[in-house]
Amino acid sequence: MNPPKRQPTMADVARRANVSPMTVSRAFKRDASVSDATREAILAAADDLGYVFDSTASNFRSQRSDFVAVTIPSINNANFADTVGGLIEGLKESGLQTLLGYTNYDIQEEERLIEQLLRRRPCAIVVTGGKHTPRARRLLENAGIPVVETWDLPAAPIGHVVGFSNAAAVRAMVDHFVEAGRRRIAFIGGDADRDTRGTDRRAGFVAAMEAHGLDASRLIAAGAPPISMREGAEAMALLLERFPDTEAVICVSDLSAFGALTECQRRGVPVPGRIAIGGFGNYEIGDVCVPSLTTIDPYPRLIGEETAGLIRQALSGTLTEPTRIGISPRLVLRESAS
Amino acid sequence: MNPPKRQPTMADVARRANVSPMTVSRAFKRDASVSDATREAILAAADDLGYVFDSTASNFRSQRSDFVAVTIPSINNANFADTVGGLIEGLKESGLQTLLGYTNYDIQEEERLIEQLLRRRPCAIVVTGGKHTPRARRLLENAGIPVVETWDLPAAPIGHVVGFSNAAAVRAMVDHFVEAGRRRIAFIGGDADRDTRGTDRRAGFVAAMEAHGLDASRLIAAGAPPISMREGAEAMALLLERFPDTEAVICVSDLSAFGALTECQRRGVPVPGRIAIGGFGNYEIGDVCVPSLTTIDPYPRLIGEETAGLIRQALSGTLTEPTRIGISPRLVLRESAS
DNA sequence: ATGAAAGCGCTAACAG
DNA sequence: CTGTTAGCGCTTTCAT
Repeated sequence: MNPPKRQPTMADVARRANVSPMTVSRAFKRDASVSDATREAILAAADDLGYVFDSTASNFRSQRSDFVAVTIPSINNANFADTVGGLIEGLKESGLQTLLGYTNYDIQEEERLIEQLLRRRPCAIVVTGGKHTPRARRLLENAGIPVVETWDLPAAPIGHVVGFSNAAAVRAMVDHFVEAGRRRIAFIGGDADRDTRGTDRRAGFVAAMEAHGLDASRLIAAGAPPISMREGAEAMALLLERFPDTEAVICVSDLSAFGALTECQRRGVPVPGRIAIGGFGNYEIGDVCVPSLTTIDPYPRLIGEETAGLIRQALSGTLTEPTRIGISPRLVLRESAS
Repeated sequence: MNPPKRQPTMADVARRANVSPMTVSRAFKRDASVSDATREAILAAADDLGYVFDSTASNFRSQRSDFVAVTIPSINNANFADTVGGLIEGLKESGLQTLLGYTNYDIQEEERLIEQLLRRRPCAIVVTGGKHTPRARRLLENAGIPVVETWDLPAAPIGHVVGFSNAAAVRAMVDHFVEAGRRRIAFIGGDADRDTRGTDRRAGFVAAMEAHGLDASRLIAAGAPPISMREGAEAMALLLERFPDTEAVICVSDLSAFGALTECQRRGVPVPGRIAIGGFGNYEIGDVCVPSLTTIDPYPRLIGEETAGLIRQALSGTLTEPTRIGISPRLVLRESAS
């Protein structure tokens, strides 16, 4: 079969089943009015021919699609993966698929990606974060479809929002350390422009420290996201040299926190005896490692589930006003900062 | 603007720029013959109107698409993420986008996903693994597009293959342990039907042990994938109770290996002093944790890059025969099994 | 419960 | 370099 044989169409199926293409179309829908006998004959004919429904043509003609576009910073991050998981599950019930794209933590790349995704005419779009290029913002505003920003609480949202305050979450951890009697507290990460959620967390750290009248200058750079465990370890090495009397450190994520912990282990620095460590994200590693990591759980899966709910409502017309759903992160106390 | 205003089309742009729609179409292509002045005027007009190119209509009319469909077991796995990263980068050069779907390690789910993806008429499809349902196989065979199976070396490939032998990779680690004088060796994981790569690894373990004339019955279940660190820890607890004299253990992945390591730490079992631990995947955690983990690097990013190369060749017509690219995993020796 | 005709927005093919 | 015509495979709309 050297000539790459044309894929069968509905017309082919219709001929084989002795019905009109329109009946085939109806047979492939859920609640269309086709007799059971006819439907079965049609599906059998389709199977014989190896027919595969053409969503491209369907979406094109009906001028509406059956998938939601999603941008996430990275495909290799348990937190975002949980959000996407909740989103996929929540949309599946409504027969909606999810089309993923990743921005590599770069809003320029995000702009390109958003345009690429909108070209495919999704029925809704979900973006991670509330900071975008002006053009990306314009594209989203004019897309004529529901838009949801997640993992943040932007001051001027484009459409709907499902997120939390990164700064407030970190403040809760600072408060905890201070109540536990620790005063010389440092922060690792949040130094890169690209890391919008990281910079928010660091800003929250600085504000909380100043509210307590404490020195907020123990800031250690960890580089651009995704911040690796290795970078967390390097940052901890730097911290121990620059500020050896530090009593506690908050890391921008559990991954860097784990790296920092391993550096203490290599140097024989007791955790939490001499220094307490806090992370962010409630990744599995923080629960399993020895000592386990105090962290903040932002309920990433819930973000995805709430987003799915918002989209279902928006598409069904139930939701008319832009809606903002705030998630309350939870402080998870474990051995590294007991 | 209560009436959800229709998105502008090429015709609108054409009117505004005083050209024909065809010229607008050409202006949006790369190397089409349009004078620079005309092109600029058209792009300006498009920008004014907030026009976004409609890929659906374009793909539909030209009967060819500009995206590659990819199925991976999980979106939260550094190994598959690396493969996808290499693939995306490699395809971007050719102007191809990547459409991801995830199977949750389930070939039934994979079948559904493959059909959904093929409905969108991708120009090529990449699947993870070489084991599929009969219907999924048929769908792929009849899709009329390049198919690449990855992360495995199936005996009867559907099309192209980029992968490695999971069994052979584990054999290398068994050989290493035996040469180092360890004989009572156990394996954690690979017990779930769904875990095709895991069962291959366990089969490789059993075969290698028997080739050395050693007892291959120290097999500990770790559950269905994705196997968590926690499950690795639980499996290690079980192993230490059932076979307390075990000298070495190979885990189905670095994540379970890390979990196993933490269980030893909690129990005060010296690693590698009393028991050596080996993992699989060369995840970052194995390099950072204390002690660091001996593992196998299957070069996941390379798998993605080679796959992208194969697809580019196949689409350009350079590649006519089904091709098989074998990757050679590397044994990475570290502290946990020195 | 089923069918006939029209057309979604773009581009192939051909013309100039 | 630019324009004209036709049609991709499906679903909307109207009819029976």
